[in-house]
Amino acid sequence: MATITIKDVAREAKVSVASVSRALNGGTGVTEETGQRVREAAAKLHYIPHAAARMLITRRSNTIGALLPDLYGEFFSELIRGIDLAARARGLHLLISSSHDGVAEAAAALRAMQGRVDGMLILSEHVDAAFLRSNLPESLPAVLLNSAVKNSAYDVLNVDNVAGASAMVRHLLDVGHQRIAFIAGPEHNFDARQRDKGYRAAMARYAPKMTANVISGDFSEESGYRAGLELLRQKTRPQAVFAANDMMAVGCMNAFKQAGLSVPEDIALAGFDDIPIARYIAPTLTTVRVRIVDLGRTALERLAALLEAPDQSPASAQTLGCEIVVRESCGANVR
Amino acid sequence: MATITIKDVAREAKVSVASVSRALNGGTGVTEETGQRVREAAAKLHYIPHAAARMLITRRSNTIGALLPDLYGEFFSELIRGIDLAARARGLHLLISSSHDGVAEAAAALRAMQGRVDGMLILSEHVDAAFLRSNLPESLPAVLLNSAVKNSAYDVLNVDNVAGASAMVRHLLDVGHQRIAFIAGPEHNFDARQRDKGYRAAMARYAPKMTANVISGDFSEESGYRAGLELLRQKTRPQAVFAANDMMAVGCMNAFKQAGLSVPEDIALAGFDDIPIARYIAPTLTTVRVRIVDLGRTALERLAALLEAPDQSPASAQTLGCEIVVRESCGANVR
DNA sequence: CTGAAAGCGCTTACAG
DNA sequence: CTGAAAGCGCTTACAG
Repeated sequence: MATITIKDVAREAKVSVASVSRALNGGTGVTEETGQRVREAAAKLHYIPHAAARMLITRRSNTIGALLPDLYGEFFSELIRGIDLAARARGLHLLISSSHDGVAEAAAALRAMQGRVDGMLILSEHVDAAFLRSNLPESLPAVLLNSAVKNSAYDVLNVDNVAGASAMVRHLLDVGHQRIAFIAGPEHNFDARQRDKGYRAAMARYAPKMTANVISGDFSEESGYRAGLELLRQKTRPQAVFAANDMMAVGCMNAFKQAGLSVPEDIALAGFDDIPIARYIAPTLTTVRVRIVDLGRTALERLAALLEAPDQSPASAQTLGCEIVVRESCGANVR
Repeated sequence: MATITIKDVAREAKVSVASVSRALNGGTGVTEETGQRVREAAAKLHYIPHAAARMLITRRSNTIGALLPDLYGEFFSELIRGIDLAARARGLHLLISSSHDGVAEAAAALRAMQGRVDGMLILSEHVDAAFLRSNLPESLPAVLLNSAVKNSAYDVLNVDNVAGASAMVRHLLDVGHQRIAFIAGPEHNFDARQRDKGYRAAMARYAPKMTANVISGDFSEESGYRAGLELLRQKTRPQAVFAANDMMAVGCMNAFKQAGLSVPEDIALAGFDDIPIARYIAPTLTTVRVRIVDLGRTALERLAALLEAPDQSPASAQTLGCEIVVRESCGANVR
């Protein structure tokens, strides 16, 4: 069967294509009877408007693009789910590009989306102000996620890593641990830096007599393991270890177990992210949870607002809270 | 700045729009010198062809749509990654719609994509032959993933759940377990049914004296826990339990532990999927791994082939193997 | 309310 | 090789 166009519907309903268009888009400007006839004809012919033609004339694709890095499972799927749910609720389509591992690839992906989307959601460590200036036309609304870019023309939506890390430090102090060490994430990673900052700030404020004790890591389980061994070699062993993400906490836990230490009896341990594994390792891991679905949803809604009223509000920076999840690894329950 | 169109480039390069089009699309049909001038003009103006206009005239969107259900984290992200990697390699865009929890929603999502995509990748339990007939035009190439639909006009790509389950049964028998129970998944789930089938077939073939021992579950951890309790109440306790997915195996393991049993010393346990948790629970879980990235990649490549040569080959059904991952929970290493 | 017509930006026979 | 022109399917002022 050949494609059904608006002309076919017009012929079937015995009206002009203009009336078909009006009847099908909101139904205003046509009599009830005409609208009825058009809708029947369209249904009968299984008419589906050609998206490209409409896009060409309206300059609207009703599609938003999401530029995502190569993310680990849980975060990735939750984020997409949040974005997708909100997009569907608004009748927006979702064009996705993920898994680039270089600035060049990210740039290519971003450019390839131009002209196909009404706005962009961008989460990528390769993205900075300069990158955006040369790869994103000013006319294209965009919301940056977990981005260090600030004071820019773009809206930014970040997770409150500082507050989350700070809250965890306070919790560890509350439980009675004073010497709290921190296993940091990759230096170039924005989340990692913020968590580091939160740890240091909280220590300075709530445990002023203690000095910060930071071991470097790279978010991998392996680096957590190594950090664990390093911590055990320190003259004065810390009472608690706070890892900048859960995977490092898992690695660190293995190092402690191998050394014959019990968690949390001999040493407490906490992570960040609340990945599923956190609930299943023994002991279960106390950590900081990020509401990822909300992150995606909020980002899309912010972008949708931008699409509705392009220049209404100046670029804003929004921050999403996170919450502490208390489990067994910190000893909060055993005292 | 107003949008740059092909006219602007033509003016800048002092040629006709036809020549610009030819120069930019493959460069054939123009002299080297003209091509050069056009490319320079396009670069200077930062010209990006309007996707919709091109789509309208070429009838090609270079976009493929993926209809996905609400999938759990790891599977979802791996699948998208596989699809995305293969799509990018071919210059195809990816339009995604996920998280529908009803036939109506899935149908709406499928229809909404029409006219925006050149082909569809479909993974959804709501999809059967009738659904496709009424929601997918025959002219739109599609590849079905993990689908029970057969003998249809559509290409199907399935995971070899039967072989995977069968291989696991053989492994359990090899290790020395004879009385092997099976915790089944949801009845309406295709994967679940295939795994059940594989278990029964392997038992009949390799342990003909044993009778199949199937407890129902629904893929949730909770149902695995309940199944575990039920198994412990049987007069003759099984020597090994094979759960149709890892989450149920985890739940079952908890039931055994609470009952004071040791895995694998008192009873062996195996799962299916190889989710990350399988590596981190204690004891680590023996399971069947599905190469999900390959599933996504293969599906996209099959679809891409369909796009290249629409009616070359008749609809095919392809099956992707899976592999056994031996860990601690089955006692294979302790003997 | 209704229809004829212009035009969105591009590609592709068709002449030259 | 090059350009003028038609046309993809739709929406939207503009008349009536």
